[in-house]
Amino acid sequence: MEGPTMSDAAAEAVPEHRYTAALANTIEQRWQEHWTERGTFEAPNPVGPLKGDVPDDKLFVQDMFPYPSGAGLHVGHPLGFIGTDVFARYHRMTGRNVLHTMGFDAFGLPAEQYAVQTGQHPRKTTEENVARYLKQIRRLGLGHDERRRVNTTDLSYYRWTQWIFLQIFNSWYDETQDKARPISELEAEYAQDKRRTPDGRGWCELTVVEQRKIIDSHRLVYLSEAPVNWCPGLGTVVANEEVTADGKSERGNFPVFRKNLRQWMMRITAYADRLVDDLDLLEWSDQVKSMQRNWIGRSKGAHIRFPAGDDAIEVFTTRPDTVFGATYMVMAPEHHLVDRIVPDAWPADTDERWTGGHATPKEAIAEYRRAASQKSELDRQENKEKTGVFVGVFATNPVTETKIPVFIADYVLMGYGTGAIMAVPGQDQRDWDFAKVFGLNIVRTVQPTEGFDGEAFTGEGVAINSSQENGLSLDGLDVDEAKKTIITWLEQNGHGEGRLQYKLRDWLFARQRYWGEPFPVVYDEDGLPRALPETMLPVELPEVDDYSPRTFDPDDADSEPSPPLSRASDWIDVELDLGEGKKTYRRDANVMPQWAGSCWYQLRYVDPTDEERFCEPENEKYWLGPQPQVHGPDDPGGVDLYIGGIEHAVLHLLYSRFWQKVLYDLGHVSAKEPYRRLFNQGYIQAYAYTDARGVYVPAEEVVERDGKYFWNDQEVKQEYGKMGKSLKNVVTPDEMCERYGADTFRFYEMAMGPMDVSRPWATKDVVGAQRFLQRIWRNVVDETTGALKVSAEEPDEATLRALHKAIDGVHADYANMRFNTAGAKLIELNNHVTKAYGGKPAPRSVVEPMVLMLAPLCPHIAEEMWSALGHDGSLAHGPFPVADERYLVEDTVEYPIQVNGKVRARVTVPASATQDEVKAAALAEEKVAALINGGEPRKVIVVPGRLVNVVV
RNA sequence: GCCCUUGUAGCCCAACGGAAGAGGCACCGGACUCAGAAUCCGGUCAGUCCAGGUUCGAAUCCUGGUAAGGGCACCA
Repeated sequence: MEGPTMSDAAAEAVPEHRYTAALANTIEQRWQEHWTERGTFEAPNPVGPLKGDVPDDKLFVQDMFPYPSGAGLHVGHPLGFIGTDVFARYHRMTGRNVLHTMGFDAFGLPAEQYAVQTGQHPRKTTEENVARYLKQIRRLGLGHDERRRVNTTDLSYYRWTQWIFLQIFNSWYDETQDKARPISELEAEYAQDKRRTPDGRGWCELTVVEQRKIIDSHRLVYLSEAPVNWCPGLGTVVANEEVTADGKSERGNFPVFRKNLRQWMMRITAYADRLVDDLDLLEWSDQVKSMQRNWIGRSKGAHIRFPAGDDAIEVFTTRPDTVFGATYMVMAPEHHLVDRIVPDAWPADTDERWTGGHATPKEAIAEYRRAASQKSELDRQENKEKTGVFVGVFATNPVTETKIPVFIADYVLMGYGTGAIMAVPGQDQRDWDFAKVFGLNIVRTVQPTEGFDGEAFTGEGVAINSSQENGLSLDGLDVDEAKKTIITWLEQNGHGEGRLQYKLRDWLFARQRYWGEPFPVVYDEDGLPRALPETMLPVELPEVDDYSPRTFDPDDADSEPSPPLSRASDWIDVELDLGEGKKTYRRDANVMPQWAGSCWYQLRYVDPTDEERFCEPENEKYWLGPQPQVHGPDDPGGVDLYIGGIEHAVLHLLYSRFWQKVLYDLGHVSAKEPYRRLFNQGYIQAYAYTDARGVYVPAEEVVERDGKYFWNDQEVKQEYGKMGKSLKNVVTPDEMCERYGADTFRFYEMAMGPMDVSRPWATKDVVGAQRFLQRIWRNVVDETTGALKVSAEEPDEATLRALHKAIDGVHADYANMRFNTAGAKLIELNNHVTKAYGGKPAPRSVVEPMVLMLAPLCPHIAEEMWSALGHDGSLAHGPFPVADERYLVEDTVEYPIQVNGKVRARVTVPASATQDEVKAAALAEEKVAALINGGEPRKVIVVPGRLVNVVV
C-alpha cells in the first residue's frame, strides 16, 4: 500500500519533526500509556469501592455496548464511540465529573454457533474477540474509565442479571396502585381474605399447590402455555420482536411457526401505558418514539358483545360509532367459541358462496382451518384476497337488533383484540372487500365527503343511518361525539364498555440455547417453579460437551425444542435445601435471551465492582437520578446521553425501559427511565463495485474517469450501501491509524457530517484532516528542529477577534454535538493564524487556547502540543478556554441594504447605532436614494446587526 | 397502503426566517524549486429536488408532488 504523504524518493526531504503518520503513532501510543498509568479518565463515585471526591456537576455518557463479533471493526463502527468520546472529553475539560466507559454484550448466538462449529468453548471465543475489540478501540484513544468495563458473560455480572430476574419474578403488578409490588404483599392480601380467590373459596380452603398456582399467575415473570414463535432452524423460540415482517427469524432468516409451548413470559404488557406515556418525558427523536408507540400500539375503542344463541361474541372495535353498520361478524379461525356455537347443519337457504361447497358447517370449518394453517406468513402477506366460511349461526347486533351472519376468516387475527370483529363494510376497506366476495349488506353510517367515489369511507363525517326507534340516535354527530354517546349507551345497557387495546404482547423470555444466563429457578415435585434464594446466586452455566440445541429442518413445524442444558444431567438434577430440608429439584434448561444483560448495564457501569449490591443507591442517585433543577420538574432521570444505532429502537430500548420501571417500583433505583436522552448516530456507508459478471472487485482499486468507474481498465458498476467483507469495500480503523494516525482518523470521521446523518466513506478525503493537523503542529513546533515556536507577543486585534469568535462557536458546537462544524471553526482559526503570522512564531496566548479546543477531537496531538508549550499535567480536565465578550462585538457593522428584497447597496455604521440611525444611513445611501427617487418608502425594516430592507 | 428522515457546487457538507458558503476533497493558477513532492498564496464551480402558499424577505415555515433511506403493515 502506498504511503499517505510521501513516496520513497521524497522521504529524505521530509523534515524530522513533521507531523507524519509515524510521529502521530509514537505520540498516540505514549499518551495512551500516560492516561492509563495516571488513571486520567477514572470517574469517582460518591460511595463504595470507587469512592472519591465528586463534584455536583456530573455527566454520564454511554454508547450502546457492542457485541464482540469475530469479524473485527470497520470504520463505521467507531463513529458513535468517537462522538461520545469527543462529547465526554469536552465536558470533562469544563470541570464536570464524566462517566464514560464501554463494556461488552457477549452472550448470544454467534459465539455459540462458532463453538458448535469448532468445538471451542464460547467463553474462549468471546474472550478472544473482546481482547481483539479492546485492542482496536484503545488505539483510537477513547477516554474510558477502564475500571468500569463490564462483560455480560462474567459471573460477577450475570449473578446480578439473575438477581434482577428474581426481583421481577417475586413481584406482581397492582393495577390499583399502578406499580409493581413484592409478591409477598399479594400473598398477605390473600391470606387475610382481602382478595377473592378465582373460584370464591377461602384461601385456607385451598391446597398449597392451588395457592401457589394462583400466586404464580400474578407474577411479572410467569410460565405460560401459549402460542410462541418456534424456529426449528435455530432450535429455539424467539420473541415477537425478533420475528421479521415476513415471518422469518431476525437472526438466520429461518421460518418461524406459531406453536403452543410452555415458556417463560415477562409481563411487559402491565407497563404498556407507562411505556407509552413516559415517552413524553424523554429527549428522544420522534422517529424512535413513534416506533415505540407503534409497537405498543395502544388504541382506544370498545368491547361490544353480540349475542349468538346462549353465548355472546365479544369484539374489540376502535369505531363503536359505526355499530349500526355492522352487517356481519368475523372470528379468527382458531377462536375457541367457534366449536361451541357451530350447528350441525346449514340454515335453510344458505348462500352457496358461504359454505365453501361443504355439506355441513363443521366440515367447512375444519377444511378452512386446515387450509389456513398451511398458509405461510408470506402467503398471507402477498395474497390479501379475502377468504372465509360461514359458521352457520347468526348473532344479534345489539343496536339494530337484526340477525347478522358469523364467519371465520384469516384476516382476523387471534392475537389481537378479542380475536373477533364486527364487520362494518361501509367504513372499513377490509370488511368491504370481504362483503363483496360473499355478497353481504353494506350500510354507510358515516356521511362521506362530497364527491367521494371510493368504497369504504374511513374519513371524518357525521353519522347517518344510526338510530333506533326507541330513542338511541347517533345521526348528525361527528365521529368523536358518536363514539362517546354509543359507549355510554353500551355501558348503560350492558352490551359493552370502552376499552384500551394494545398490540404489545408479553415478552417471551426463554431461549433453548447454551450461551446465555441460566434461570435462577428450580422445579419441585409438583412441577412448579421455585425461585432460588439470593444466597444461592449465581447459578453458574455448566460445562457441556455439546453446545448446540437440536436444530431441525427449518420447515419442520412439528419439531420440539431440546435445549443443550437439558442434556447436562449432573447439573439439571440438584439437591437443595429451600427451607424444607434437602430435596431434589430440577433446574430450568432454558437460558435468558440475549437482551437480558443489556437491560440494566448502565446501572452496573455506575457500580461495577460492588459485590454487595447490583448498584449502590447513593451512586445510582448521583449518576442516574432525576435532576429536576437541571431538567425540569418531570425529569425521569437516566443516562445523560445514550448513543447508538436506530436498529435497537424497539427491542433493547423497550425491554430496558421495562426493567428500569420494575426496579423503580420496587424502590431499587431512583430513575423512572434508563436513558434520559437518546441520540441515534447515522451510518458510514460505502461504495462497492461489481464487474460485468456481477462479482465484487476491490473498491480501493477502482478509479473514476468521466463519471464512469474502472478496475484494471474494465468498466465496473457502482453500488452504494453497507461496508462488508463480501462487498470488498471494508476500510478498517487500524488501517487508518497506521496510514494517518488516530487523531487524523478521529478528526475526519467527525468532520464528515452531522452525527445523526449517514454518509459515504471516502478514504481520499482523509488527507485533508491530516494536513490540518500538520498545519496546526507547524504553528507550535519547528518542523526541522523540533523546538517550540511560539512568541510572547500580544496578538493583533483581528487575531483576537478570530480567536474569541472561534472559542464562542466551538463551545456551542461541542455542547450540541456539532463536531463537524467545531472542526471547521478550528481549521478556520488555524488558517487565520497561519496567514497572520506567516513563518513567524504565533503568540502563545492564541496558540494555547487553540490547542485546548482541539483536544476533544484530537486528544493525543493536543496533549503533545500542550506539553511542548511547557505544561506538566494532562489537559484532559481542562481548562477549556472561555470567550471574552469584548472581542465578540464589532465596533462597526456593515449593513447590506435591500430594496424590495434585492441587495442594492451597503452602508457601514457604528455598532452602537440605533435602529433609526441605521435607517437614516440606509436611506441616505446614494444608490438607495436614487431607487426611492424622492418618494417615501412604504416600509423600512431594520434587522439589528443583519440588514436593512426598504420596501417601495 | 401508513408513519418517520433526508434532498444546497464534480464529491462530502455549512448557513438564529435576513448578503447562498464555514470547512474538507477534487480541479486550476502563482510563489518556492534544476525538477517533482511537500508547503504557502490565490482562484474556478451551485442559486438550494419540483410546483404552489405565507412573509418586506424562504435553503429554512406551510401545502401538494418527487427521489433516496428507514420503520410498520389484514392490528379491527
